[in-house]
Amino acid sequence: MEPKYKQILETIKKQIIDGKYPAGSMIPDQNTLARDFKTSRMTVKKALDMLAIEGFIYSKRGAGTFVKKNALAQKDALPVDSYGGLSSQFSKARVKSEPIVFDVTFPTSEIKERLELKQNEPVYEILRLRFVDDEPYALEHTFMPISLVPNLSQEVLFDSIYAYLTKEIHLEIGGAFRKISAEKASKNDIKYLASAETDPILQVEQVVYLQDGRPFEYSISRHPYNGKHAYTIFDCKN
Amino acid sequence: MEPKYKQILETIKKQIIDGKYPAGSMIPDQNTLARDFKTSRMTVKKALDMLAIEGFIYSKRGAGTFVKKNALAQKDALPVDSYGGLSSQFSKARVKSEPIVFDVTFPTSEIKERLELKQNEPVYEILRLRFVDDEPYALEHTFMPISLVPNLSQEVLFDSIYAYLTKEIHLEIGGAFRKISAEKASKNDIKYLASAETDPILQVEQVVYLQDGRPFEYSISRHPYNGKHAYTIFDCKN
DNA sequence: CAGTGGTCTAGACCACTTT
DNA sequence: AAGTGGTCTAGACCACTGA
Repeated sequence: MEPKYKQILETIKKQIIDGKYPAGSMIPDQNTLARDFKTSRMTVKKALDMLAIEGFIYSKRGAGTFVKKNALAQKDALPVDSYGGLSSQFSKARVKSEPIVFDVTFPTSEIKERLELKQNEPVYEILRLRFVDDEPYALEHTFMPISLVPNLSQEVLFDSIYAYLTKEIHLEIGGAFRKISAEKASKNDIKYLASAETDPILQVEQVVYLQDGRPFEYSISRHPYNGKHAYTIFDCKN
Repeated sequence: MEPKYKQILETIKKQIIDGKYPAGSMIPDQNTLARDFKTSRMTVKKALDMLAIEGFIYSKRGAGTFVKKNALAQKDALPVDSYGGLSSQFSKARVKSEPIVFDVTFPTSEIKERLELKQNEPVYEILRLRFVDDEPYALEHTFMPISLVPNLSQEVLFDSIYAYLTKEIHLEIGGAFRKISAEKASKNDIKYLASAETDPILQVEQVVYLQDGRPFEYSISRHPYNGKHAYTIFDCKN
């Protein structure tokens, strides 16, 4: 059973998308909505708060709750859950992975720091070339502590590691810290991404954390310069 | 008077930072906290929810509420309000701006689309070179509808446009959509940012929206390649 | 002034985890 | 079974906006 506030949220979101509440218009006040949905005002409020976070509406005390002018632009915005980076953004059929390196090593001091490892705990080192629609999409260099993922097999690498981690093992992802920069093409970029020597590379460096805050993956993804690659985000001030 | 949930939030946050609740430990259950703070459980819950969004804690139904292992890393994280981009991140003394172009023009079709302009409404076109600690930090190309900011003077350009907009006029910013990419150096980059021809450029393209969803600024910022420039974000899955 | 949203209460029931 | 967090109720008071 879905919680009631989520049902209300989805109902109102659909009404906005369907045009029942046009951009800029006021939606019914919270007391009215509470009556209509046969619920309490607190529950309506929770639904509206979340709709505001999703960028559909905004409320002004004393005035009312209004549909944002750009509300419809939000309806296709993918939730920020895209930690897998790829498999969640693109349908599985379009994504392919080619493992280049799959190894167990001792971490460098930088990686030890990023993954907050004690002593010399070994890590997986994975280098994968990833394709979307058979075009090189990214060269991913990934490090994961072995202690968190004891049985990673080479077969998994052809698929989504994340699907394996969240479904097979039972790891809950809590968040990620990302650093995006422009870099010069390296030898590997030229070799695997078919980049020219003078091409700029979009690099996304990230540390992914579990729900309890333990770092769980450190990776560097390098994207070729072909006019298609950009990192997009939507900040909502709420 | 600050709302009570915010006081509770700040109190618990301080206790985490001060080490009263160490990383990984469980904080008191909601009923206990409600008694201690002489409030209702709903109010405690609201405070805890926001602490979770800020990345300090996480809750597991049936188990308890725990301090994230990396909670202390959050304490310096700047809130995502950095729309000014610069003046909010760096102290004012370190930031300088040099206007290169300040003009009023009719928008190209792309800009018209981004700013959702009707007909041929004129826009400001501003090109500024921005310095941090006297080093070139970014070349910012900005477009704003005149209708929203009727009286922008050249003097403001030397300072923070955002400070002017939020304080003098009374515009409330609602969010921003950003697209980050790696680009090749253009003539302007070479001229103003002292980039070499083969240097990659980190480009941040953004549309900033007002609270009611009207787009209000379209800008393209180009950052030089000097090992210092990166765009960092923290995603929290909440 | 009436109407709106923001906050808060003092309970309640339920789902889930742990022992 | 006991303890936890997630949701929900049916009120209440207050701050703010707009006419």
